[in-house]
Amino acid sequence: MDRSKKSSQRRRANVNIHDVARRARVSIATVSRVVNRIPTVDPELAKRVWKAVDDVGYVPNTQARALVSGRSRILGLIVSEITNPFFPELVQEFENLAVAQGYEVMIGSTNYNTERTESLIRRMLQRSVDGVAVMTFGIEEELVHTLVDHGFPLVFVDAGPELPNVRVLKVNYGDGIREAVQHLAALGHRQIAFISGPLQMRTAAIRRDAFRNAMAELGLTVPAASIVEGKHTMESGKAAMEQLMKTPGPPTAVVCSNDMTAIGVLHALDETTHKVPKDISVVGFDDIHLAQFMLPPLTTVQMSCKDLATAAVEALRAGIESDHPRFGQREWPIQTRLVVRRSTDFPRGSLPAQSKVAAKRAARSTTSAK
Amino acid sequence: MDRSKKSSQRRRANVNIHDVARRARVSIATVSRVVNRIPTVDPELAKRVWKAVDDVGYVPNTQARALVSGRSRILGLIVSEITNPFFPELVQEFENLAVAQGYEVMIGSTNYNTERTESLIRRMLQRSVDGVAVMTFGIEEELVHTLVDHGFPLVFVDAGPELPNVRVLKVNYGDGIREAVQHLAALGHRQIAFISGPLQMRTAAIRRDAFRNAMAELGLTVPAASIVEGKHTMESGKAAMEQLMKTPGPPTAVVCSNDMTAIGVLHALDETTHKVPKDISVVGFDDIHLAQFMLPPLTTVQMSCKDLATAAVEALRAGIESDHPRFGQREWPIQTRLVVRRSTDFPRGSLPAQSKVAAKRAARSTTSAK
DNA sequence: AGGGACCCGGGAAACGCTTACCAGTTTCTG
DNA sequence: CAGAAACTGGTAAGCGTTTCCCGGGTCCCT
Repeated sequence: MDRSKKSSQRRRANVNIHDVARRARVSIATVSRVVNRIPTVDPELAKRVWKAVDDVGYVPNTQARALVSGRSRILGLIVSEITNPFFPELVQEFENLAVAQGYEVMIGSTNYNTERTESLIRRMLQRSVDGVAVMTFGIEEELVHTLVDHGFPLVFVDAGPELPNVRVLKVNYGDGIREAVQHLAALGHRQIAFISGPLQMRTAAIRRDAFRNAMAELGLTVPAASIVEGKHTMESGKAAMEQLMKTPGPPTAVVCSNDMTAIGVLHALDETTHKVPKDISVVGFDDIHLAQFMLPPLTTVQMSCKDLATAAVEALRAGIESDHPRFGQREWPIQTRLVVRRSTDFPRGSLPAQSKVAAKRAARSTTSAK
Repeated sequence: MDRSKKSSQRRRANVNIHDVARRARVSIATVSRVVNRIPTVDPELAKRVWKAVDDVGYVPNTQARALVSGRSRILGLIVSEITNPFFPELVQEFENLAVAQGYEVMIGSTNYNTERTESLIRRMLQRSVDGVAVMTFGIEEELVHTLVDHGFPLVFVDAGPELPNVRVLKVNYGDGIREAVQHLAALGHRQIAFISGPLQMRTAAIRRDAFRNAMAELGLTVPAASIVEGKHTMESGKAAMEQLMKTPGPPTAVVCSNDMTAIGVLHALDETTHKVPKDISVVGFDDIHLAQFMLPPLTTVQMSCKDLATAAVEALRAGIESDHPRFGQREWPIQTRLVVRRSTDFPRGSLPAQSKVAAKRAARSTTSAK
């Protein structure tokens, strides 16, 4: 009956709440209260308990905790593909924040595969995550439904179903893209093309529209041939650029819907005599790590992973912890901004030499280089 | 007392083992046995239970399972930094394999930060992972000790302490690097330099030695000035290359200890009049994703993430499941091989034109392009 | 001084599962 | 044909927490 003498079978838990209770001469209920910082405990007593905790080296058993409380303190994070350079940065930030708040994170990538996604959701359900952030930027209708049905807190990017437990990160694509277009215009570009992502992807359509609007604001026209649909991959970016070069009156600058596309453009141009940025300026979107390693380093619109992660974790917490200050908030705004590097410059022969410095200063003034 | 009528308070578990037991008209013990595939159950009965499981949509509660069995079915995976392009690929493979074997994976990055690493280990302990793979390629002595002390199965890369629960993935750097050197030699290079990683990092020293050996095998000399120590970063690669270009009788080819270093070399060369591969050939190591996106795409020694992940998961399983076929195996071999892309070519003016095709064929025959 | 409101801390009941142990039924074995 | 061995499947004892409920003590108000 003496439970203290049973620690030999199996590699069982070291010390448990009973050991602490015995040492501090209180009940296990009190220990639990102290450890969970429930304020109804006398401070002196609490101190005694904390000492006992320290003395015996007590670490609460997460499994038991989760079993009884129904909360696992695990946050699910679903991304498209972890090998896409954009996501590890997001994952990193998300994890840092979650951990700082006492959560663990369970990561999974869909790889654009329905079956895989379903299994992923099943796994998250099984581990009873407290909430899930779906940061795929994609359209995964069936995924949404499975998750929504289970009723736990959810966070989407750009758009999500109108449900009480669903929060949405609203990325303001307009600002960053407007900055990019203004930057190019200030440098003297007039023929600016756009390579979009796959248009059935909501995000891709939104980015393209933001480009159209920014151009319209400056009174620049966008011929239909200047907008090409890509697939957000390097290969598709390359193909799209090759197509653009065949159009009559080819563009002097290209804005891309993401950085991988821009990298594809760089590759396409590398196979011709055109030089970046002397002959053609290129702007990406996302500001993935890789962007600064390209030759030349890529000017790109930054969508801060940190902001995205911060908002995601906060929104999730707001959905989980009913006493969270922003409990009812449904939309969470995210900013974007231009980062000027070396893939943009004046269009060849556009300006008399002496005004270049001034123009460049104007072009840069919209933002600061990283 | 009727436990079936208590499902309203809190968002509690949907269906539990009792529901299944009632439906199949057996005891919960039998359900548990069936679900865990314990073979002492009559097949007919088992079928009935499975049907009941299906009917009521039963999903075992992982927390409860872990609590009682002491096994969480979670594998820890520690990497240096998730944002380093090498690791996401590893993580992906690792996860796929772990999941296929019924494990979940808990990822963490050290970011070369001791404090962070300690907290990471504490978290893993708290979630009581069943084993940990430490894939940092680094030297984290104190980390090793903390983990080892806790006695659970461990996997290291290259080297680890001599303990019963520790397994080591032995990467055969020699083969890949020898292929690289032979490839360059076949193209006609004689002055081949090497940029190593930080030499206190065991892996870095091993790679450098592999290079020395390969050169010696071909009877090529390696002057001391031809081996420069870098830090496995782009910046350090750039600096190292700048240093190499100042040496008398500069190299016509450079082998790097990792791909980021090679990318730095490319950047350094981009700021000069030297062209890659026409003037200088560059070889990387790791074959990160990014390597193929460079301009020009990087010839590199591939260390297959898939192999690494496979071995890690298997070794871990061998340490956890005492009936695993390779239970006692301590060392797990990993191969490396050259992937020829476009950053290597003949040294300028080395050969009469007509023999180039033959030489190229010879150079490529050591391996196949990706 | 009596009594209600309040504060603290303890006992004990879950949480959902695995598994040791045991009892009942068959099937061997001598 | 009796008794042992082999199977099956049920009962119940935990695993380590959280939390409901309650009792005893304090305090303040009438």
